Amino acid sequence: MTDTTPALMWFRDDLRLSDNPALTAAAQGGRPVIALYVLDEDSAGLRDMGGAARWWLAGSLRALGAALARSKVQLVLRQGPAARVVPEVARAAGCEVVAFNRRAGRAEARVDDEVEALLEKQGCAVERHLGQLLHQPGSVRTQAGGMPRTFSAFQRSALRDRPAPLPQRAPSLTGLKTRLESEDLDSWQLEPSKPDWAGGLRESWKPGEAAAHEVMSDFIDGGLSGYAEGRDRPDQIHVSRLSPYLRFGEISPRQALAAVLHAGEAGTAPMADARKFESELYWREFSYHLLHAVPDLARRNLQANFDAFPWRECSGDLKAWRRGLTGYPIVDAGMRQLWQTGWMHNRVRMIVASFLCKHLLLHWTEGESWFWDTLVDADPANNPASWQWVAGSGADAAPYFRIFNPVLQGEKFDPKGDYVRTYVPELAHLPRNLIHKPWEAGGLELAQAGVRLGITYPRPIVDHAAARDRALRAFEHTRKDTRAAG
DNA sequence: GTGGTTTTATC
DNA sequence: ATAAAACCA
Repeated sequence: MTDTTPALMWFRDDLRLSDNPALTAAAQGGRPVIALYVLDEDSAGLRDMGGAARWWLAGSLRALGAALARSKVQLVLRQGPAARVVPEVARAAGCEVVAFNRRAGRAEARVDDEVEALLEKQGCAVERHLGQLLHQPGSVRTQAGGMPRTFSAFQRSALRDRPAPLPQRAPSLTGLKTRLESEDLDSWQLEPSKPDWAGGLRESWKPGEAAAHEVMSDFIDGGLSGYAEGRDRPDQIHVSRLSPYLRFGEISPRQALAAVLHAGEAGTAPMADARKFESELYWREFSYHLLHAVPDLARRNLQANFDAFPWRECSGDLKAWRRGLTGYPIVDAGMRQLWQTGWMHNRVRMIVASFLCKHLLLHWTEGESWFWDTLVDADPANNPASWQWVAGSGADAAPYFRIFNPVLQGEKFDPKGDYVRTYVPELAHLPRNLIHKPWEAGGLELAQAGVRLGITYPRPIVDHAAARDRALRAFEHTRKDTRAAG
């Protein structure tokens, strides 16, 4: 006997068919499935997606729609507040069950509660699953029962009851005979048209579940060996590039972890590298743990003593940072990689973030907002948590005196200057001993490289030593303020 | 004195 | 993480 009453699968940040607990639950017993995605820009408190993430979402929904269509399942696209749309579609399809995977944000949870209440009123059961994280946010506790405050305490606690990394296969799906009303993806205008700035994104990325698994295989066959060290090198290939796929759930953390650990156990890659990757996945878990505890993570300093920090306001400096025109090659290369490809290597993210917060003394929220708008992997938990970590206001933040020297960082992690040459082509002909500090080049060397400082490439907008002193003084100032206030 | 390495201070 | 100070050959 198969159940012929259809179930509704409400897709959100889990745009995949495999290892999707809510989808598996919806398809249980062979009952027909209706798939729904709601573009909700109306419900209170939800953060509107940034431009690059919207571009990604369009490609991802197209891929998901095509994959579902192969199983004759319709992906219904609807725009509007979820509390109106979801019950409406459930009623139109005659569903008695609605399944979805939980979201971590408080506003999102509020929307989900409202949807659930309305669905139950119309006789529809709701099933919530854990699909986007290894651990349910809020569930990881220290042995004493408290909330772990630092990453290492969090990871230690979480690994005490390590979830079995056994990803599920995609369920076999059956569709409905009848078609439901659906909107045209193009009418949502998720992709830019005038101007079309997405050329670099199209060249760099292929959204969708199938592509996620290709990227993961490439990583395991290529960059995973040597990941622990190589992940800090923007000139090398030792990073997974899975972040946007994880952000939109085109691959689950459980799938990524299982694949990498399997490679470690099979001897394809050193286990130490696999463990390092696991640890990076746990940074993501920790960010969601923080978001769960502090819903306004993107606005509020986790360390209250940062509320008095004397941030500067300078639209010129902010603009130079955004455009990659600070005069520090490694910073500018990173900011241009971001602008061109919608992504930045993690080591370089830390360098540019440190530069914004410490050298320029601009508020970390300015950087967080820019990343939110320009990253294809812009993540509601990772992005603010990582910015706070760099700024020093975070839970288990980098100590304030950790001020990156952009020259030393460049020389250490991009020793030949290949990364700079790729994204700052006007410096491409400088020799490697000068590429991270063109202002130290002599007139002849500059002329030979075709660089005219201040014309073809800017001089540094701040002097490193002076900026470092200023940042240390600013921190001291806040410390005194806090004491006086306390 | 020099050049390189190690130690310490920054909170 | 960095930079200055201390150390050493």
